[in-house]
Amino acid sequence: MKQIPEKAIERLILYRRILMSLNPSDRPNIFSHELATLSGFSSAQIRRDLMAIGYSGSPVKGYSLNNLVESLNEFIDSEEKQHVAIIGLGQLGRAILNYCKNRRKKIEIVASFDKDPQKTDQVILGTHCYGIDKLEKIIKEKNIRVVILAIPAEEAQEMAERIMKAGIRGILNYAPTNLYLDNDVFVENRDMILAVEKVAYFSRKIDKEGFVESLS
Amino acid sequence: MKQIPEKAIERLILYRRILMSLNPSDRPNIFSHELATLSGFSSAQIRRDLMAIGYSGSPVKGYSLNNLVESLNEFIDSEEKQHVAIIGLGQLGRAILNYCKNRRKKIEIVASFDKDPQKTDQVILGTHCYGIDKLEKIIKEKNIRVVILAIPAEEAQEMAERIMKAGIRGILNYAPTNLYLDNDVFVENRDMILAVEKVAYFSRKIDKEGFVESLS
DNA sequence: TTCACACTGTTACAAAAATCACAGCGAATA
DNA sequence: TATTCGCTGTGATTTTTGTAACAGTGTGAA
Ligand SMILES: NC(=O)c1ccc[n+]([C@@H]2O[C@H](COP(=O)([O-])OP(=O)(O)OC[C@H]3O[C@@H](n4cnc5c(N)ncnc54)[C@H](O)[C@@H]3O)[C@@H](O)[C@H]2O)c1
Ligand SMILES: NC(=O)c1ccc[n+]([C@@H]2O[C@H](COP(=O)([O-])OP(=O)(O)OC[C@H]3O[C@@H](n4cnc5c(N)ncnc54)[C@H](O)[C@@H]3O)[C@@H](O)[C@H]2O)c1
Repeated sequence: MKQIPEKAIERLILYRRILMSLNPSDRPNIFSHELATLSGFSSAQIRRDLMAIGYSGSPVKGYSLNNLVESLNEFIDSEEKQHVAIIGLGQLGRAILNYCKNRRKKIEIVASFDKDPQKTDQVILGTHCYGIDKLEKIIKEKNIRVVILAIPAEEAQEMAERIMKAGIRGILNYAPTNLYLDNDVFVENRDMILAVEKVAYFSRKIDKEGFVESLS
Repeated sequence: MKQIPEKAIERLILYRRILMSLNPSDRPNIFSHELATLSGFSSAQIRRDLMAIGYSGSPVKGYSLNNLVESLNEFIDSEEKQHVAIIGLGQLGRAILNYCKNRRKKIEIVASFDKDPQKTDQVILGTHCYGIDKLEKIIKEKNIRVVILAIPAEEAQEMAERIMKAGIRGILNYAPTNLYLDNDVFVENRDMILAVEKVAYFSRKIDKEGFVESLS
């Protein structure tokens, strides 16, 4: 199978979220143009994305909702549950933990870490918070490969190197700094202030020009 | 000037963040390949992006740090401060507010809104929190064009339509739902669980294949 | 003064991504 | 049974995005 581009993966994940929010008993099938309206992408784009994962619909009925979600699950998810940890249970870390827990069948937040002794060695928001000294031990024990980083920027690089050595393969980084790592770790940066700046930029553009072509 | 693609805007904003974190007295100039290392993009990409905004460096010294940041400011920022509001001062909203306030000269969070009377009519984290009934009034009074949405998904669409009518031109949406609006509003969606799924997917890929080509 | 050097700016090229457009299909209709 | 219809799947095409390559440039060494 040909390499599926990163952007297409993002779209597929979005399609799934949209489809899961629909009720299959109301609406057993969906056409590409309907999903297009719901997602903001073109129907051709959607057909092609689904082609990429080898899913086929019926030219008459469209796509079976249950069926398509199942195919997306198969493509996006791992067989086994994937174990995730959050490092840094500050304001942001707690918000993320609270939001993400139990939201997906195949993703489970199995541990959190903090360096503040007031927070460690107790269950916070349903997840045990460990001291940072137990990091390597717990990562190994609980078979964690993905980390959500929500610690201050100054600490992020050091921590990233440390968890990389401990076997982490994916980092969702909320600290406002780039991480410099070997390329056998996938890093996704989510700096909120950059997002605000981007929105501010394009909102101004709209104000001046009166419209925008692309919706993300 | 030719249309600069959305991705290029994101890169330019990132360049600025990186450059601002450097000390111009240590290092008055920077070469494209150095910024490449710091940002993870190629040096050719960087030269081209800077060309797009009409910035020129010296073939001998490279780019003057101060100068380049100034040019980026001019390109990215508006002349006037842009006024931003946060709607929904829950866990996430407070974290965002706390993080974003006073971080950029040209972006100011001038109001927050919540429907919970316990939170309204007081200053929270340095910003006045208004009741949701004052929304239109305050948006107009304070000349707000950009909103950060951090309310539950079920309420997001209705609220989005309401603020659109009130004159908002850009929405940074943290609710896990798509917003359906006229295309004279720029919407940037930031669903964290989708981000986790993406990282989980690529981390698995790395585990299987041993490396990754693209760093975001 | 000449030359080598290491960079930039820019054009030419390549790759990737999105869109178009249409053949093919099964159901519904008559 | 024949015909129409609106959809999917997919090759062809266009558009967008990124990369490579190199001429041009100021500096400092000789
Ligand atoms: N608050 C936001 O909305 C927001 C948004 C984007 C990015 N960020 C970034 O996310 C990070 C956290 O933000 P926050 O608002 O939660 O801050 P916070 O100060 O509330 O929380 C930081 C937490 O990390 C812990 N910590 C610090 N260093 C650590 C280390 N080395 N190992 C383990 N734990 C450590 C602290 O004990 C604290 O609990 C910061 O980098 C911030 O800039 C925050
Ligand atoms: N917590 C997270 O990390 C996280 C991450 C991603 C997305 N989200 C989403 O962001 C939103 C907020 O998350 P949270 O954890 O802060 O939830 P929360 O319940 O702590 O906060 C929600 C806040 O919004 C207010 N609110 C609700 N409806 C409103 C309305 N119509 N107008 C004004 N205010 C209203 C509530 O009073 C509350 O203060 C939710 O949609 C959540 O799914 C949260």
